[in-house]
Amino acid sequence: MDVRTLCLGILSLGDATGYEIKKMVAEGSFSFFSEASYGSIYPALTKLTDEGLVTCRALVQEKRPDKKIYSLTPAGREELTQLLARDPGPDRNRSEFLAALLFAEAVSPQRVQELIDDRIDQHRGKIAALETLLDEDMSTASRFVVEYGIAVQRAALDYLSEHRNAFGAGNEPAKRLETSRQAAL
Amino acid sequence: MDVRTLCLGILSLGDATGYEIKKMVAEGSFSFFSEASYGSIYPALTKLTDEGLVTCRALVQEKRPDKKIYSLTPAGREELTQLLARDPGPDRNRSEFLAALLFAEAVSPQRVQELIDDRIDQHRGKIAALETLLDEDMSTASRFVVEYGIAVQRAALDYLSEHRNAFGAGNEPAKRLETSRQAAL
DNA sequence: ACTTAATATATCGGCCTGATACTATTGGAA
DNA sequence: TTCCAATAGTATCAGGCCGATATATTAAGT
Repeated sequence: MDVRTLCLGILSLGDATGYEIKKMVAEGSFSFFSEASYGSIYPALTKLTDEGLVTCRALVQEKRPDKKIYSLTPAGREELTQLLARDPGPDRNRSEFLAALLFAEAVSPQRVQELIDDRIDQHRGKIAALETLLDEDMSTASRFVVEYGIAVQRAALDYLSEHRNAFGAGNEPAKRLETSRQAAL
Repeated sequence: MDVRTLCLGILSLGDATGYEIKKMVAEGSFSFFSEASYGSIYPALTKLTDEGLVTCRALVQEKRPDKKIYSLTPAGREELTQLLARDPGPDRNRSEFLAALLFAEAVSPQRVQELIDDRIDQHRGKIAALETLLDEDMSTASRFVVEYGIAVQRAALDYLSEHRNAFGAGNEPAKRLETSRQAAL
């Protein structure tokens, strides 16, 4: 999902500033499945305004920098509906951690163990954060998404906990892989 | 993980062509946690060759386009070790599906139901594909990663199966969200 | 006969990340 | 009390990467 659509979607839930949108994708329930940087959010908001899909009203603040509060227009809501009518693309998971394990033939078992234990802690932290979100009163959809996130994080945590000793023995090197074998890697 | 490091890592497991690397990230056990397009793989391989981290030998084929088989050099292996010594960044999950659910206030419950059921089928397919990989003889690390992937996919599948009726009733709209409430979304 | 899939390399527009810049306030540690 | 880190805000830019596209041949399915 591109940032343009993401902004449209977030604004469909209520008015917000660029800064608030960034916070929501970084810490809110969006954080589990989405990301966006200022470098994409601000230009997207500007473009959306030019297209008439959102409106912007400036709010002058005395003790803080001025805010630009964006609101979805009817045309914007219509555009979002069109966008959401398409089938969503597949989920994408990226993990430097798993990659490091796969390429870790040269890495010591101690280091691998350490990596896994760190990751276990991170999953515990992430689950705790998601459960905190759950305490608050939220919509059906938000609850669904956060619980989904918790379920997935917990599965990863459990797998890691149960297999943290899997890298005890030595690993096998390889020289030139057969193509038929490569698919299995 | 950038494509440069990914190529270095894959080549550490055995020689390969750009086309084979693409297949591995698209269909192999890499597919669960990584992606890369030709538009990044080929330039990365060229740059890596210029840097002396990989070597390239051309293989003339009669019935097929010529292959360029890349091999890791000792310098490349050293570089990979350096790269892998850093702490891996956090996992990143992106899901247009979950985003669509969150923004789905305007979408009919029937459509939501359909979306969830489609997703359930996709997870079943993905799990089946990963289990097929598991049949083959593979390294400790590969097995670990694929089993990890299966565990996570299964958790998502189970959650979806158990909550596919969660979107029965109506959803609540919102107009202007308090900042304190936005974090909960 | 025709079309789709597979084998193989390569480029390019445009989107996106991560870093950086700028300014001002609040809260906690030293 | 003084100073630093975090918070609140908007904004730009280099460079990385995706998705589409081009090119060319062969195998297999309809």
